[in-house]
Amino acid sequence: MTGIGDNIARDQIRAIVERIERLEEEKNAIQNDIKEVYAEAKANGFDTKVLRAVIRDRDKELSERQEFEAIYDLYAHALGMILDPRNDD
Amino acid sequence: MTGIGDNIARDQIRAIVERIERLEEEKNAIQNDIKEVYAEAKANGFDTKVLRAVIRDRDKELSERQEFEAIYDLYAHALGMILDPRNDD
Amino acid sequence: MTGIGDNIARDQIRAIVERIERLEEEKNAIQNDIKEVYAEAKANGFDTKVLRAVIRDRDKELSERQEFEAIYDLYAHALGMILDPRNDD
Amino acid sequence: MTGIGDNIARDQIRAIVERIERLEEEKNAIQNDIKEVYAEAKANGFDTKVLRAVIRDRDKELSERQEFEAIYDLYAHALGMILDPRNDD
DNA sequence: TCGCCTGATAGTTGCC
DNA sequence: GGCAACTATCAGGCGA
Repeated sequence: MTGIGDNIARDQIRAIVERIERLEEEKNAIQNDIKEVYAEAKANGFDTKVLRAVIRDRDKELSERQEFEAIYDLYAHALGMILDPRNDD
Repeated sequence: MTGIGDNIARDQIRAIVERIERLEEEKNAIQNDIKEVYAEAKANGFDTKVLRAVIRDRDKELSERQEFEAIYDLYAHALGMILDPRNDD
Repeated sequence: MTGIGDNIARDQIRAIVERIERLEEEKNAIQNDIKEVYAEAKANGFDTKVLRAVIRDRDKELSERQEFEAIYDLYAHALGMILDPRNDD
Repeated sequence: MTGIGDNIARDQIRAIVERIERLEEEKNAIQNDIKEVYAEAKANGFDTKVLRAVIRDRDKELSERQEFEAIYDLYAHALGMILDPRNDD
């Protein structure tokens, strides 16, 4: 009952799992780096709680600005405005 | 009365924040890659929920084993103390 | 132009907040009791770290079993699909 | 080698573990009640995120006010101030 | 696509 | 005072 197709599926699964595990490993390494930066900052007398808040806010600002611009572009297009001469799609 | 020391602190803060933001950017990129792998797997007919469970289990095995050994040592030590002949009052 | 509806909403909010605050108060009291039991145990010479480990293990058994069954069902279903004769390409 | 003392210790451990497990059970029940209140609020159209923020702030206010008063009393005592005529300790 | 719900992450507290 | 466990919050994925 277990045919060749199963092997193919098995190999595919294996490939997928390994790719993800590799990526998660990288992610964990970076996460670890971040922790180290905070630890170093703390060792230098900085308040990590405040640092986190600052970074969170900056990140929020960025996404909010991006969102604003996305909507702005949407409206501008809808109104037939040309945003930029070179961007005449 | 903002002295040179303030500039140093400011530069340090700036450096810390930029390092972390850079790392978070990398992290997000990887997170995005992971999402893409799952999306691709799904497109090939795999059940992503099961895939996630498999990966979680494999990851868990390691930490479970590590935890088991830690607890084992803990209990062994505690029992060694309890079973100590001098403690047989 | 604050109408009657506002009062209703306000009363509802007040009721919700008070119910939660009351419950959190109870929760904190219990949490405090737990701390006291551990403190008392420690005073009687018990290793609270080991006690915590024991309790965690006992608690874990249940959730582990529940999780196991959930994963088991998940896998069984997924395998049923893979081993389906029509899928034996 | 296992003497009467072991039985005593065993009984004590058992008692401690059971007391804690009982308390944790109660705590979980309350935690569950809290979840239900939030769920009910959500079902009635309230934004639970905001509700949580409100409750958090109220709780914070209380502890901050208590902290203020504690420090105030401390200073007042240090300065030989009489806080309240009836409180002439 | 939206709402729910689980899993990931950040923050807090207690221990060493 | 640093570190680790635990809790609460948040975000992403799943199902309707």
